[in-house]
Amino acid sequence: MPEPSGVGRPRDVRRDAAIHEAALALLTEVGYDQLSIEAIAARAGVAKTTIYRRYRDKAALVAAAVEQRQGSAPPEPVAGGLRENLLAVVGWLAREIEEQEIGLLGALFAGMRGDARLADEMRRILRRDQAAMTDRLPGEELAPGAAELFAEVAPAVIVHRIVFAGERCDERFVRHLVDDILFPLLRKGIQS
Amino acid sequence: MPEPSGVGRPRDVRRDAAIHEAALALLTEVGYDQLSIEAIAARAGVAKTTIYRRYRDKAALVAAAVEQRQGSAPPEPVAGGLRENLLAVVGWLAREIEEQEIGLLGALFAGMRGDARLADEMRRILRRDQAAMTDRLPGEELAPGAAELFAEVAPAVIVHRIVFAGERCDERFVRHLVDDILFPLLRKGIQS
DNA sequence: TCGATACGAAACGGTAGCGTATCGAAATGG
DNA sequence: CCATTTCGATACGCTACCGTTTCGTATCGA
Repeated sequence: MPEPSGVGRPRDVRRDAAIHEAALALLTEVGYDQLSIEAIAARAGVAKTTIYRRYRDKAALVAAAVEQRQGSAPPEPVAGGLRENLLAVVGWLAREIEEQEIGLLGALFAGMRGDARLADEMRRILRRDQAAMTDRLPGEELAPGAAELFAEVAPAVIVHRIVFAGERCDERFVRHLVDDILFPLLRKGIQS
Repeated sequence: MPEPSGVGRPRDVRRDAAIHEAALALLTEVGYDQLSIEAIAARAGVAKTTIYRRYRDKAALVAAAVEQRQGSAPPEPVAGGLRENLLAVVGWLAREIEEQEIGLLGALFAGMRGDARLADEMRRILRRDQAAMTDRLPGEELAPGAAELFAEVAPAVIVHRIVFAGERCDERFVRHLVDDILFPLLRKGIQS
């Protein structure tokens, strides 16, 4: 892929944005396999050549699009104890996964199977997002290793519910996840 | 669609089996989207006509194949306490998911997106398998509602690890899942 | 002004799978 | 024997998308 050399007409950054946006939108709609370069070009209002000038193939395009994208930031620590912060973070996480990432993750989940590069890229990004998340938990009331435990359990249960159970993550579920699972698990002073 | 009427040459059940087998094998190998009727026919050593006579389309075929298939049975309750039984069941579950179902689930996870019928069918089957699992836990040492909690947490964490973390479920992980998560969560006498 | 590059539009040949149709042979039950 | 159905083999037209090429225009730096 020839990088832009600086000489000649420069690339239009708005087209980069349009391509990324279209790619992510279609990715969540139809999935990775059904995703076609032609559809992305059409949705972005861009010629196919403009895409092939930037990316070698679909995997490279998707990786770049997901790379660039940023979700909303996790909530700041609130006043109150561990439970209140857990409710805030889990609520945010559930909403985040449900609204945006689930189609994305589902699509990538499938797409990863055939493309090891894409798989590694996705896992790198997921880890990055998780790291930003576990910072939001107050350390005082936490059992040792609780942050890792949270990152291991909370997304898992949320994703599992949405995908395999096919149910939504309403307020009731968030409270259930916090009160029945996370809080007793992460609270300091729990003896094995 | 036309059911065999009884008159004329009967259908060969070995071909049904061959079709199911080929479908499941290819499903785990290439995924739902990449799965093609032609490839299934080739792998099964069967003409396309033979498949289209039985199933209207890909979704119907896959649903039937997954329906028929049975994994190994969960282990019988062993002597010893809750922890030993948890180790046995979780070890079996991890192996089951890792060996067979992960490719299957991944493929279906993606395929479900486009086909609501298939999605419902899959969830029905998953629930059936989970029900057979939670029977294997001894009721005496369990907190109330622990069986549902187990079904909610254990598969979620296992799947999440395999898919999103990209790591295997070795003996060490099974112990971690039981000792650090499930056992403290399910044990009777845990006070919120 | 000029060279180089980016862009849109369109066309291209190629691949892959779809679902259907046709044909002859084989297997049933009446 | 015979109607009926299954099965393999093969061909068919169709659609979608691939990745590339061409051409005319637009937009930059020098």
